[in-house]
Amino acid sequence: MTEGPVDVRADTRARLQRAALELFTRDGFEQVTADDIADAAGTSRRTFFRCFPTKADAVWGEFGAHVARLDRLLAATHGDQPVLASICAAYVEVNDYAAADLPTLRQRMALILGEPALQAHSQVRYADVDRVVAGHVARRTGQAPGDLLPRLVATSTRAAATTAFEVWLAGGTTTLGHALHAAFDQLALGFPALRPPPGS
Amino acid sequence: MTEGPVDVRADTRARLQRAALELFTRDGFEQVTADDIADAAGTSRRTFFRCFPTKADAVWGEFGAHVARLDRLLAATHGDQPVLASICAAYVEVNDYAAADLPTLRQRMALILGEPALQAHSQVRYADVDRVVAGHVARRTGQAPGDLLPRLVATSTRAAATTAFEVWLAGGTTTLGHALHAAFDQLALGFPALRPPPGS
DNA sequence: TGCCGGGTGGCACTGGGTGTCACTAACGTG
DNA sequence: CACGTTAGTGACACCCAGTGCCACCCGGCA
Repeated sequence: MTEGPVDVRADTRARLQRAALELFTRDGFEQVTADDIADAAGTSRRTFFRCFPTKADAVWGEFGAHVARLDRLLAATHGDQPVLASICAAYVEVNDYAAADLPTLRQRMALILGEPALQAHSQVRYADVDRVVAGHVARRTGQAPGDLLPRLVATSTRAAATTAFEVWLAGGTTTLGHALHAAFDQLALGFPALRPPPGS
Repeated sequence: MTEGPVDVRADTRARLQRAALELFTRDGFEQVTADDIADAAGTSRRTFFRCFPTKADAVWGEFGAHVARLDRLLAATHGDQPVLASICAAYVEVNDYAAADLPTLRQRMALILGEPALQAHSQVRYADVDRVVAGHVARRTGQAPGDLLPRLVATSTRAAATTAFEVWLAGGTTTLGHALHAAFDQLALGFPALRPPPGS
């Protein structure tokens, strides 16, 4: 059903995704209609909405699989490591793309972080990530996933990750992994770079 | 223009806002159409969209004024206070509502944090907050607003604030101010509650 | 009286998203 | 070979958010 020698559905889905990424980057998210994407992919508007529940979802690739992988990585974490270190390592590993995939990733993230409509939509997708991370923290600390600490760790580590993505995207000088580690270090140490503020 | 003895515009705006909050809470955000709100407020759909650029914006009250106030509070901050403490104090003061306004605030925040569509929209409004906070951190540390640290502090403090709101909303046992302080303390100290994880 | 100008309502239009139906190609099974 | 079955698709109609446009009404003002 999901696999097979020639999965027609997966093929049109991939074509639509490529066309969407291309057109969004070229003309901007709002300027491109679902009809435009369907035409560019050689199919119909109706099929587009059968492959992606939303115009915005065409940008997100296999994000659900990434979240599932993050979940598995966190579950396999050794308990002798600090919680934040485990989360950081899992984030880094999930975002360890092959060099050949980096251009597509840049394109994707530039859209997600740059286009207001996609920025808004991202909140919904990130909520899944937060649930996974909060669950892990809850397991490790014996608290409920709805308590302050698990929630807070989940949202602020995700904040660190997206900030690292922004810096990586804008600067271009650093590796994504480096940016992630830098952000997580600040977070884990309570922002040491903020400590010596005015004192002479 | 914005004020006067009888500002007709402001009155219909207030009526629309009340009607929207009421209907959204009762029937859910997606189920209520702009026509429903306009009818309930005794005006027309067209007028609704002249008062609020988006259906979602009817929930946000005078959010722009709050952001401006946050900006002023941060600008008036004394330099002898740690940066995070200044931000926490400013957040607490901006969210120091009169007891009479708390029910409306609960209603508003329950919608914003609960309805997926409003959750998504919130990202756009919060971006203004982040800009303000990042600017403050940049000023205090001498970095550029686009650098890692100012961005990271802005997004993670906002994460702390929204998490505090969630806990306040769900639990109902604590004050909003208490929840904010608890979240900021965790953040400022690098999550001390996470430190002694499995040891011993 | 006539000339404004702001707030309004009606109307038509674009575009995202959904439900429904008919068509087609692949795949058995008799 | 004829047969139902099923998945993928395209076409059409529909709802609703949001926008541009225009006509209207009403309070001021010369």
